[in-house]
Amino acid sequence: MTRKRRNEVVDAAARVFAERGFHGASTRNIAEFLGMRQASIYYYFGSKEEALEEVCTIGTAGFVDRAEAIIDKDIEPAKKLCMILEAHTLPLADRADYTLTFLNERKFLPTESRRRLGRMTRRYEAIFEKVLRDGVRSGCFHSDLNPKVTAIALIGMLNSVSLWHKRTGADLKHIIKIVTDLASRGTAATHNLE
Amino acid sequence: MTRKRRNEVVDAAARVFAERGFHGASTRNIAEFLGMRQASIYYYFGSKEEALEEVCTIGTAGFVDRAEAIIDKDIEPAKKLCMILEAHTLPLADRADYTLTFLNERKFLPTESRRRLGRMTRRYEAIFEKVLRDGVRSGCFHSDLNPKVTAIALIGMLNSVSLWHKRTGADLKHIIKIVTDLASRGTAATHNLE
Amino acid sequence: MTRKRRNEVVDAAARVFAERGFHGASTRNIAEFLGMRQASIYYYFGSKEEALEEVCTIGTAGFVDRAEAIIDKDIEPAKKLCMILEAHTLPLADRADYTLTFLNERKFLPTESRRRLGRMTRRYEAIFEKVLRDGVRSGCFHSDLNPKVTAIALIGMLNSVSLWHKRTGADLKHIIKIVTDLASRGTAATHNLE
Amino acid sequence: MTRKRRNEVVDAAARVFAERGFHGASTRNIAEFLGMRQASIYYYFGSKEEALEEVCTIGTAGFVDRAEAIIDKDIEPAKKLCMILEAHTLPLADRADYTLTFLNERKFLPTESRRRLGRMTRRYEAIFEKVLRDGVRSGCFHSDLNPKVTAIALIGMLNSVSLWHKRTGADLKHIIKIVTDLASRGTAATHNLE
DNA sequence: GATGAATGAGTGTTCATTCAT
DNA sequence: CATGAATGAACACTCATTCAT
Repeated sequence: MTRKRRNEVVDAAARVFAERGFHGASTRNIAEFLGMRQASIYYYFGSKEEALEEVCTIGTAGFVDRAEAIIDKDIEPAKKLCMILEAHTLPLADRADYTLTFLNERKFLPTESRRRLGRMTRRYEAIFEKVLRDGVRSGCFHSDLNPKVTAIALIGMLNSVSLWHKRTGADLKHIIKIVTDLASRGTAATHNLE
Repeated sequence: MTRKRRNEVVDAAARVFAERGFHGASTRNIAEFLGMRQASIYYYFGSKEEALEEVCTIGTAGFVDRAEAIIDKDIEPAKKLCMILEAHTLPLADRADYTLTFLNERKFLPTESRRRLGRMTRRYEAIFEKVLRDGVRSGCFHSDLNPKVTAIALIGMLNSVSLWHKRTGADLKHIIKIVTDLASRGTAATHNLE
Repeated sequence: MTRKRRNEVVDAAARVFAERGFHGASTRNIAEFLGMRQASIYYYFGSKEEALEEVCTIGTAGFVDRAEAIIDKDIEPAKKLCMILEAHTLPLADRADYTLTFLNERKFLPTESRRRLGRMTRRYEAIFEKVLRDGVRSGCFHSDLNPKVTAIALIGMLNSVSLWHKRTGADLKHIIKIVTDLASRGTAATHNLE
Repeated sequence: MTRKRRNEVVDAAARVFAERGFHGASTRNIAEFLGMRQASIYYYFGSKEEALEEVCTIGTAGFVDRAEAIIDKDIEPAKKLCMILEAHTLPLADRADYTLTFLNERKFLPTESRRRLGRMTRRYEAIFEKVLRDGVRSGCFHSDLNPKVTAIALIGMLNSVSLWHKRTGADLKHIIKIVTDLASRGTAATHNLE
């Protein structure tokens, strides 16, 4: 089984799962998308669930690593936050089917892999929180800011505009700028803005 | 058919759709939740799809009306925005199953009602945009702010923290405050903050 | 679900399992036998395996009880043996589909019920052994006779002639007589035969 | 295709058929047993059914020939019977997978080969009957003995103890002795036992 | 000799739905 | 109001088999 063909099959699964949801998607849908017969996709996957696992895993790949690489840098928190926000939107744009599937369908994963991805999600959120906390401490973020809730709020905001971008085809660079500006001003300590 | 019993059935449908998704939920699941047999829910609904329609309709009810009532008031845009944001989170908290179903499952609605709800959604977003635009014009919002994208961003942020609140049980009032502060500072014109 | 209809379905399952084996029989075969559609038999059974369990359980019902009732009687072992042999063949004749299915397909039962029926089988064999042992001790059975192996041999012999009887339609009373005579002489102590 | 490799494949088929039944066994099971891929066994066999045919044929091989060689000898019927009984159990012990498959799965053979093996079975039973009939006529077997039914009974008894021996690992020589004694006394004319 | 890739037919099972009661 | 009984359509998945390599 060539790596290339395999990837095509995973891709098709991601696409169909993203479009119709895990339970709304049939293996037949995936096969048809590939010009195969239904039975044939079982040459590449042991089960539909296994396909979901793989799609979700790919859908989360890199997020944590890239975010960690950024917080390890020796730059000020406000700048870090912008970089992390930007880094977050990239896969949402070019691997949208994977990340969308992860976001909406992960709840249908078998217990074990759902837990694994849950832990990863929490690690990711913790990185956001850390940047925010550091910024509050160093005085460059507003002192009232709640790191936990703000992290959730920012991630949710990014996901939602990224998905909207995918639907509408708006210029990604542009909207990243808009949203990071919004976030920067929202988190900034007042006196920094003068 | 008593109104009360009927409402219980809709409630059960909302709950089960929210938890398992439209296609992951079976009429049997709904019936079991009510202590009924599968066939019995057809006394209340013509079809599963019809149930989804009703749940989604309820899930969106009031959003537009309440938002419109707020923009009609004679108060400054910054205050209006806060009120709209706050109003948005209430049904997400106490009708979570309905709004969640609307947000995630509306794509499985039959064409017509999907379009109807789509129009309503766009009207709703337009209200957000209007407040933002008014605020930019009147100088109380930052002049670079893009009303369209910002509207999407704010709504996405609110949905995501509301859902997170539902999962974690955090104090709603508190997180509304945090998020509206974030949004206020993010949208505010710099000089207003001095 | 009426008891009667349910029994008809179990009967059909027994018949089809006996004829084609568990894995050679499809739920469609069972349904067709009943003039139903395939999906309908799932109203009566949760799964094909569950049907096998029920058929096998019925297939073994009564054997142990009847054999125990006989060994508790106050009669001599040689007579007891004849009665037990006779009792053994009756269900094999009039519930042939059930006992046949038990004999040939029990290995496909889920672990737990396979174990349960295995224990029952061993209890049954133990009854045969006890009669034989008592007879050896009281002198009416040949002293060289090995109770364990003889029990297995007799049961195997009975099963095989009963099944043959089913296939050929020979007179059951007659062949029971022949086989019990064979067994009686085979087990008897020499001097009893004079 | 070397004779040796081919035999290994037949052996694997026999083993898997014996263990899981013809319909419960997949070509994949057979291949895995050999450390091959599923497609590869088609180099040795045209079809799964063909494999069953070969296994069943081997499973019956020699029975008739050996039994015929024994009845042609010039010895008394009682002795002949013992020899035939003994001869019967040997392949059941050392070719158990083949004979087991023949006994339980022959009903799934295509019509023609099923008939062929059916004829062979009947010839085999006829040999048993002949020995019994000769023994009755010559006075060394009990006059009431029914050759047909007795033949079936003895063969069934032998099969069942042989299979039991295979399961339990009991000493074969020993149980052959026990069973032939049982059969000898069971068939013997009374006065021979004095 | 053996295998990777594919497939048509079929499997057990679930599902939304119907309808007489 | 509610249900028991049934069904057609679909589902995920397995299987025996093929064939180019």
